[in-house]
Amino acid sequence: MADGADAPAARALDPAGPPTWIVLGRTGDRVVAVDLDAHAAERSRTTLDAARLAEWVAAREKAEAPRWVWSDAPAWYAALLDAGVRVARCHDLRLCHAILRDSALVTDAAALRAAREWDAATHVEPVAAVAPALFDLDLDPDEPSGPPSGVDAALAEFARQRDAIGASPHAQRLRLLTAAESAGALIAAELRAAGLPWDAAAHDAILTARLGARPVAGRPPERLEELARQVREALGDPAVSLDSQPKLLRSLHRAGILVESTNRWELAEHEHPAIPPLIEYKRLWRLMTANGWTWLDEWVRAGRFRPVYVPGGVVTGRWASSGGGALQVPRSLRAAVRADPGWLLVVADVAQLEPRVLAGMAADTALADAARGRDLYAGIVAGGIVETRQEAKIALLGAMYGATTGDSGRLVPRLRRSFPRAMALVDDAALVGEDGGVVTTWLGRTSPSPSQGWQSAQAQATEAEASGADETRARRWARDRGRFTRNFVVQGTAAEWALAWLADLRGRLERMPFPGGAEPAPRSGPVFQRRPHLAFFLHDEVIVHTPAESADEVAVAVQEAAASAGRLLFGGFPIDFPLEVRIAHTADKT
DNA sequence: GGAAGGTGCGCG
DNA sequence: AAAGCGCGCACCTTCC
Repeated sequence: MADGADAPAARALDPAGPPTWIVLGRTGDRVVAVDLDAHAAERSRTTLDAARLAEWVAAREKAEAPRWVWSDAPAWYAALLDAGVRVARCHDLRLCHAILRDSALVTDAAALRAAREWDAATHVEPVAAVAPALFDLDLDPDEPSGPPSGVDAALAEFARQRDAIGASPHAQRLRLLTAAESAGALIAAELRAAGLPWDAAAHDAILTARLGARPVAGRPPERLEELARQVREALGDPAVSLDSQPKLLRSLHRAGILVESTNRWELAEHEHPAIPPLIEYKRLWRLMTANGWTWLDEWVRAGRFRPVYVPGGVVTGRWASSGGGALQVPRSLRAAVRADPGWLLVVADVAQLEPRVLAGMAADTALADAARGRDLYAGIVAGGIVETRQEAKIALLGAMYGATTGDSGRLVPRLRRSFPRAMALVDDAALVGEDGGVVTTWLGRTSPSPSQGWQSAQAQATEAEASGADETRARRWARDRGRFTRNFVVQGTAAEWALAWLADLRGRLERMPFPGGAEPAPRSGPVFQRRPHLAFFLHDEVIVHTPAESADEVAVAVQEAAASAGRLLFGGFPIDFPLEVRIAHTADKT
């Protein structure tokens, strides 16, 4: 990890922290704010009406940009954004608790583990305006969700976390990780508030072109009906349901198509007149059920798709999403992502993030050399390690996922000769996992311990009376877990890089001028929507929605943020993070 | 009639 | 062309 990282990143993630921390807590309709100095000593306490919180936060933010310490970003920040108030930094106690409780870099996590109330799921936001269907959730309004909301609980947990970090020999990494995770919590709330510009008419046009006109409720669209007819005719089975896997499978067998499943790849291996229309049927059925007119009605309001992002929702630290399938928007619908009039989208994705991160972690200069420039896979071909770009890609993915058979498994050994350090890192992670141990990302997120079931299966297999089946199962589970831990270190560190990238970019966008120069007067609603702002994030890709006049400047900022994230994690180690950046009206890949 | 599990497929 | 990580979601079937 780098020390003395460059200024913008340092501002965004600022491991040392600002001079003031303000811990917020709630009691009924009163909010208590406790000012702490840089040594966490209490300086003052303020009690105010919850209704006045946004105004008060705005004033403190403007005066000194403190780090706000709160239980759970969605429980605090959504309302601030609604009131037009944005903050630069926070410390999200719930998310940081989850990291520190399990981190192998924390020497003594007993106090954190004992504070079970902080293991709570996130506060559930009321989302009626966005997605009425979610309102069906069986929520008891008297049963508050989320972690403790009182100020004393927050102060106690904050003290536990500061102690845990301070006592760690890797305190700087943990400070960076908790700051990055907390920045992600802010960004997720802002992404939801801003929304992704979505052109419902363009979406409808795509659906109509592929499926036929929107049918009346309950009927399949024209094109789907026609394909189903063709499949049934070719199978000689006029009544078969194509949506029931067991029934379809039996019908395929009766027609002499001896597949074991109905998945597309297996079907494609067979020649039969029923196959092409069936594959097309499944493709369109998927489009309609996952992102059809129902989805459009439910999730797109006033030209914005507002997904619910879940920072830290994946064990590796990646974000998950809940509702709307935000992270699975099919490429075929990207043409519906469309900037507002006079605005543009800056769409940026990192080329081969995970192998680059691996090179950085392992300090593998040979892999870093191959990665120099735009295309890491081409670099591997140029090094004479494999013949084609496709082989390079399969081999590298196989190395990070733990492939043992097929083309991928065959090619992996070549990488082992050429990139011994990188391969040793993932191979070691796999061995630790097979053995029941835990592994840790670059900044300190640690994989979960194996389950009780896993441990007892391993123990049982070593006993004298263990059956062959016991041993086979134990071996299989051990290898499964090895592949998980092998991938964990890479996927998790890539997620950390992406958080650093996002946080840094957010800071750069915030410092850009409003169109026309003067900052608009405060008004209701998120004011940041009136200057360049993040609109979408997907593991290694961001979309910024920007006034057209700022698009070039944004494109530069996105690049600089990537370089800055690389330095923040890997210091002077020479690993590039090149981006593919497009400036366009739509997010469509052209 | 709802929960749980299986299947398949969209994304990285 | 296809076996190797992480997800969420829709639908169907099975079981209580």
